[in-house]
Amino acid sequence: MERLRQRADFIAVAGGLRINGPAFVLQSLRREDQGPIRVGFTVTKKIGTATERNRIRRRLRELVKRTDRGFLLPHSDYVLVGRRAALSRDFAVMLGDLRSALERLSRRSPKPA
RNA sequence: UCAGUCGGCCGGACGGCCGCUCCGGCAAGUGCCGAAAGGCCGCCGGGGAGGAAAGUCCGGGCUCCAUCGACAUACGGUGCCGGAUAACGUCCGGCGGGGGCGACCCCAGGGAAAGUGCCACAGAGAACGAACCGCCUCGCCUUUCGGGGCGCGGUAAGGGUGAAAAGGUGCGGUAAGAGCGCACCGCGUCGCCGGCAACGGGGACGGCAUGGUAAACCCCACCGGGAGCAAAACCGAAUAGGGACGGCAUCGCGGAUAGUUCGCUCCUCGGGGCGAUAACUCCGCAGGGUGAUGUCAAACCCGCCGUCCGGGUAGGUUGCUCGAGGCGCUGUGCAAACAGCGUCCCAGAGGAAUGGCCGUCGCGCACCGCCUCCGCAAGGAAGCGGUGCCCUCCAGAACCCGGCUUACAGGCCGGCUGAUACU
Repeated sequence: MERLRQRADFIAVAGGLRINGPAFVLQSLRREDQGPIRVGFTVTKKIGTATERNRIRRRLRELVKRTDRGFLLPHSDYVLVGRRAALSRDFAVMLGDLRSALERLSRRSPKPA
């Protein structure tokens, strides 16, 4: 699993499917290549100060790390957009949020050809 | 002990599990991603946010802008004196003014007798020095003989207005008054003494002439070229712009040279010699362009269209952390600081690492119980134990230093001042 870094990739994923949650918004896009799963994080400036944005990004990163790789589709890009609730929401509850969001996403996404 | 003031420091600790990033070492396949540049993948060891990393307000280093110059103008900044410093609007030590019983704190602290402007309201009057009321002499009229009215003058003592009223206080003086005279204070001028200086002390003279405002214009002195690591250098896709070739167009003037081309000639067939030739080379002059502006100096640059090669964007790499560096000791200095010696290497990300989850402890707060003391009581204080909450403030390096400013739960240490108590 790799980290998403290029601006162009983020813009591409923003055009894909999206699931809203209380602590984050999950965006996803299936790429037409054989590359690895890539995950990116977005926390905009209006969310809070630099310290708060750092904490949100770290907690979101930890969520992805703790989630079973089987929930993620191969050759896909994911972007987690942080919300302010991610600062204080119970970690175990957020873990459940991410899992159910990924399940909903895999039901909605078209089956690979 | 309480109240205050100044300075310095800390701003959770330990452990478990799972990670991130950089450096060093070892290992590594001809592995994976990418067109390329380049990046990624294993194991071991080590490093990994702050007191403000913040605001981006000053000062530098560094980089580029034309080699960054000179003079002037404009603009901006600074503004008591001396010192520290790479530099500063910073710091230290003084001076002056103001506040506080005091320790101590505060000050945008040059020039208002160069000029211009402004000074609302109130008030007679707010500046080429002012008579509203009042006070006083004199003249005239009047009188109930106390005085009253009118007029020419004198007057800044009193009233009133104001933030501010033309030096202040006192005595003398006078018709009433007045620096009119005198004393003290203030102000000004000129010597003297102390101090590097800001300034302080004291003397003589002047008889008051100079209202305030320069965070109003302005004057004076000093300082400042601009942009910034998204600087900049290197490597490099796609699409628009430069060199070679071909064509078209134009010759600013003068000069030099001959790689090129042409002619003649020699020859060992590689080439050589002589002459000519510049719309392509070089130089000078002229023109135009290139800093905020002007002048000067110096430098650089100078048509259009088709085919082959070099620069720039996306991207990548470097810049990127050893530095006006930290700590300790010694010396100099009142101090800021400087010097010498020793010692240490201490974050380097780039959609942005330095963390996530949990436990124990600690701190703080609340409640309950026990016990001691004070109190008639309600209750209060200290200690011990338990439970719960909060499990920590402001805040996240973005090229690097020196400052300033602003934000900050809680806590520790030291100096000094005042009050109270005790010895």
